[in-house]
Amino acid sequence: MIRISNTMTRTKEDFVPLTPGEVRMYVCGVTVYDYSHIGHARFAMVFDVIRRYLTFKGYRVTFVRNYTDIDDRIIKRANDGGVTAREFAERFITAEREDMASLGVLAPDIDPKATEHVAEMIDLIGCLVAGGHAYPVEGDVYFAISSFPSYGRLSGKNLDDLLAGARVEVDERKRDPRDFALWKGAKPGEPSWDSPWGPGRPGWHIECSAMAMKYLGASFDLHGGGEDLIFPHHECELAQAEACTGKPFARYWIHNGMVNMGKEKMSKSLGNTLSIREIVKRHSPDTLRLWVLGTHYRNLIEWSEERVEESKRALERLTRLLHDAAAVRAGGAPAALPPTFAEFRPRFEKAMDDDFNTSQALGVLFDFGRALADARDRGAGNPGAFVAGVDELVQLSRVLGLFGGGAAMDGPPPEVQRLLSARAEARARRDFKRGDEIRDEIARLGWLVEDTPAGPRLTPKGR
RNA sequence: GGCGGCGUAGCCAAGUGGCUAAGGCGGAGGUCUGCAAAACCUCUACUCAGCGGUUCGAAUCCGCUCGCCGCCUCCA
Repeated sequence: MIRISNTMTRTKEDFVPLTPGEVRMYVCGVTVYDYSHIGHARFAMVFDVIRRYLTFKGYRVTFVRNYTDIDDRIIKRANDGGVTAREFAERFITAEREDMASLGVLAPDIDPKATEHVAEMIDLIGCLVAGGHAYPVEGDVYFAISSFPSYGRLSGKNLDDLLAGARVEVDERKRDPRDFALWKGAKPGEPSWDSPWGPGRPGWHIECSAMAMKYLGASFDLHGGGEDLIFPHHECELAQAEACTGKPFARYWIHNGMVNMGKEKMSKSLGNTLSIREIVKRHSPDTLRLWVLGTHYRNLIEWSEERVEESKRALERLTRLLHDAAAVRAGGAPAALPPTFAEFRPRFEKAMDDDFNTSQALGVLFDFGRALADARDRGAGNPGAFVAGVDELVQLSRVLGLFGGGAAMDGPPPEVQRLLSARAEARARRDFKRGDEIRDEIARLGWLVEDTPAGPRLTPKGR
C-alpha cells in the first residue's frame, strides 16, 4: 500500500485511486518566459519519479503537465524582443523540452498549452458565471470568493486572515478584495481571444482547472506542483473546478519543497537562478538526480556544488558495479537472482511506498551495492549470480530514473582499448614507467584504470 | 501579524513511541598492490537545537524558548 502526504489533509494517507489499477495525475508545469532552473529540475525529477514508481507498481498512469504560455511577463518580454507572445513562448517550450530530456525526465503523456485551451476556459468561466460564482465587470470576470465557503481549505487559510494580510491588491471594481481574475479584458498591444465578456485573455488559475478536467475528468487522483503554488494558485484552481462541477477535484495534493540559493529560495523573480542548461554542462543527469533524490521531496534543498560533487562520488560506487557486470556478462552464463540478493527489492518498495521516500530507497540501493561488491570480490564462484544481482540493481535504479541512458554502461572506445593493451604489454615487461604514462593518457580520455586480481578494470570518470 | 515547515555525527540526510539512530561524502587503521586506485574488514552520534512535561519507555507525543526557511504578491 502506497502512502502519500496529502497537503489537503496534512496527513499521510493510504493511496486509493478512483479507478482500480489506474492513476490520473496532473502537475502544474512552468510559465515559459525564461530558461528552466534547478528548482524546476528538482520539481520535474520528483514527479518523474512518482510517475515511474506508480507505473512500476503496475498502475496505468496518465500524466499531464501543462505549459503556461500566456501571461504578463511573456507578453512584456515578447514585446521587448519584438516577437509575438506565441513565438516567444514557443521558444522556451522547446528549450524546456530539451532541458527535461537532458535530465532524463520522461515526457508527460499530455503536455497541454494554455493558449490552445481558451475555449475550455471560457466554458468553465461561463459555468461559474451561470452558477453565481463569478461576475463580469467591464470586460474582466472575477471569481466570487464569498460563493465558495471552503476557499482556503487547501492552504489552511481562513478568509479573514487573507483580508488582514493587506497584501491583496485593491481594485474598486471587485466586490471583495480577495476575488481573483478568471478573465482579463484586453489591453492595447496584448494578444486576446474573443469571449462572451469581450476580447481578453484568461487568468492564470483557470487554465489548470480547465485542462486538468479536460484530460482527466472532473475528479482525478493526484495533483502536484511546487509548494509555492499551494496559495493562491492551487487554492483558486480547486475553487473554480469544484464551484462549477460540484464534484471533488483532485483527491491527493502533492507538493515538492524548494531549492534554495544560499538561504533564499531560488526564483526567477529574485534573479538568483542557475539554469538547467548551465548545470548539465558540469554534471551528468544521474549525478543531479542522485543529488535531488537524496533529500525527501517535501524538504528544502540548498543548492551546493559541493553536495553535487559528493553525489557524483557516491554514484561512481554504483556505476563501477555496472561496468564490472558488463565485463563479466561477456563471458558468463546468465543466472537466476540468488536468494542473498532477493531482500533488496522488497526493502526498496517499502521505502518508496512510504510517501516516495527516495532517500531511504537510495540507502537500500547502496546496501545492495555493498553486497554485490562483496560477492564480486569473494570470487570466481558464481559470476552469473553477480550479473543477475547487478541487473536487479539496475532495474530498481531505473525506477528512480537512474541509469536510463545507456551511457553509464557503454564500454570504452577502441582507442582506450588499444592503450589498455599497450599498457598490459609494458607492464608485462615490468616497464612501469611506460605503463603509468599510458594510464595517464587513458585518464585524459576520461577513463580510470584500476588493477585488480582479475586484471585491469576500466571505469568512465563521471561528471 | 496569520498559516506551514525545519533544527539528527566534521558535512549531507533517513528515521517520528520500544531490537545495535539507515545511507552517502569526508576521516582513521588494516588486507591487497610495482605504484596508484578500487574493493573488502574495522572504527568515526551512549545521542537527536535547548529546557520542562506525558509515558514502564521519546530523536519520535505535548508545552515553552532559541535559530533558520517557505507561503500570505508572479513563482516549481
